[in-house]
Parts: sequence; structure tokens; C-alpha cells
Amino acid sequence: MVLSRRKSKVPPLPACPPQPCPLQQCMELLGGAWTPNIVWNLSGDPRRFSELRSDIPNISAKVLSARLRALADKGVITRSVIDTSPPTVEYALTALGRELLPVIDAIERVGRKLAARAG
Amino acid sequence: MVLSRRKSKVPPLPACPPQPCPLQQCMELLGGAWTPNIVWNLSGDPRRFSELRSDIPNISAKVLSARLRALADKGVITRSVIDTSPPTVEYALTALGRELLPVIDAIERVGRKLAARAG
DNA sequence: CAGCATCCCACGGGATACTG
DNA sequence: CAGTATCCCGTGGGATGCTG
Repeated sequence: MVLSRRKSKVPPLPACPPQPCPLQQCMELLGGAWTPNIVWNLSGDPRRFSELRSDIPNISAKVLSARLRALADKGVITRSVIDTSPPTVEYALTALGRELLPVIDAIERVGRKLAARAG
Repeated sequence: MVLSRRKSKVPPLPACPPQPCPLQQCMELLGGAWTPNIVWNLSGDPRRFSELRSDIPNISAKVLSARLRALADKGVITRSVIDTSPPTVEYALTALGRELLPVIDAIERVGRKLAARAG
């Protein structure tokens, strides 16, 4: 079913571009296939590397490591080394990271609907 | 998204944690740096190729074309050829595509905050 | 435990040029 | 107008193996 001809020209939403579109701003932080999942798994208590590895089945150490590092660099998460033996490292969301939770939540909510729909 | 290599990982829908990993479900549709932007620009009236090109500064024809095709394949948007002269093509969100809007909205809202914060 | 190192590939995406 | 066609490169990501 197709829509009517070229009709109104009313901009649906304030046409994207204030220079760097806010979408890109945010997607820069959430880029990568695994990133939302990682952030999501940090939404509660801080978690350690190996916990995340098992929280997110099939993620490789390399990728997890790379994403965590990138997220830390961008200020989305903190990385706290705790000097025990063997040493443990805890990751947690920063305030900035917590800002992303609504997005993750929306993604998760929609994903659930899609899953339900597709079986 | 890039989910395939020799053995194709990031399973179609792995048993993430006990409950949900609908994140991948949704990210499959929103993957790619430009995709959210495209969907966002289709949130109102249907738009044509060249409109999208100017709506989204700096996107190349190739990428726009590729994303539109992928989105159409996934059932997120429709592609309607209108036999005028010169021919016009209109893209619009499907019901499925509209499901994604809350996500886009959240992304945009957060992106705006980030932009304000970072300058 | 929490990771780098290494190798290697596919895909996303920029640039440029061309077509129905 | 609405795309294709190439070329080419960077990086995300998988597999495997090794280390402090």
C-alpha cells in the first residue's frame, strides 16, 4: 500500500541538522554490535570482566576488551582495578553512561516486541 | 553488524541471559552508522531519495542506497516507485519501522543532552 | 582472573564516475 | 531524478594462543 502523492511539505521533525546531528553524537557511544549489550549488563551492579563474558555469551575476550576500553575512553564506564589476588577489575557506568540507559531500554523493549512478533 | 565469518557467530537469537537478549534483534535493524538517521528522517511524511540525501548531509549516494535497500529487505521501510517523469521513488516506514521510533527518539534525546554537555 | 597478541576476513563507508 | 559501478581502505569482529 502506497501513500498519497507528494503532499504536504511539513517537516516531520525539525529537520535533522544542527551541525553534528544528535543521533551521531549518541551513536558514537553506542556503536558496535555488542556495545548496547555491554552497557545493558552494567545497568545494575558493577561487573567484572569474566562476569560480563558469561553474561554475554559468544562475545570474545578481544571484543569485550576492546569495547570496554573504548567505553572507558569515552567516559561511559569506569574501570576500577581492585588489588586482590588474583586481581579483579570492576566496570560500572558513569553518570554519562547512565544517560544511555533510556536508549538501551527502548532498544530492549522494541527488541522484545520484535522477538514476540517474529517468534 | 557483520555477524558472519567461518562459523557465523552472534547467534540469531542466543539464549543471552536467562531472559532477554532482544537487544540484538533490534540492533540488527538499526545497525550501521547512518541507519538511525535515515529512519528518523522517515518518521514523518514519506521522502524521496534526493530529499534524504539533503536531509542527511554528507551521506553518499552509495551508502544511502545500500541502507535503504537493506531496510526495505528487512521490512522496515517501503519503496514505492511512482511512474512520473522523471520517475520518483518514495520511501516510508512500515508498521515495523514505526516500532523503532521510540528508540530513535531516545537516541536523539540523549544525543541532544550529550551535545549540550560536550559543546 | 583479566587481559593482550596475532592473523585474517567481511562489511561499512568515502570518493569518483557513469546510466536509464 | 534515482540510482549502479568500481576502487579502496579502515575497522569491527571471529579464532586461537599466550601472559602478568
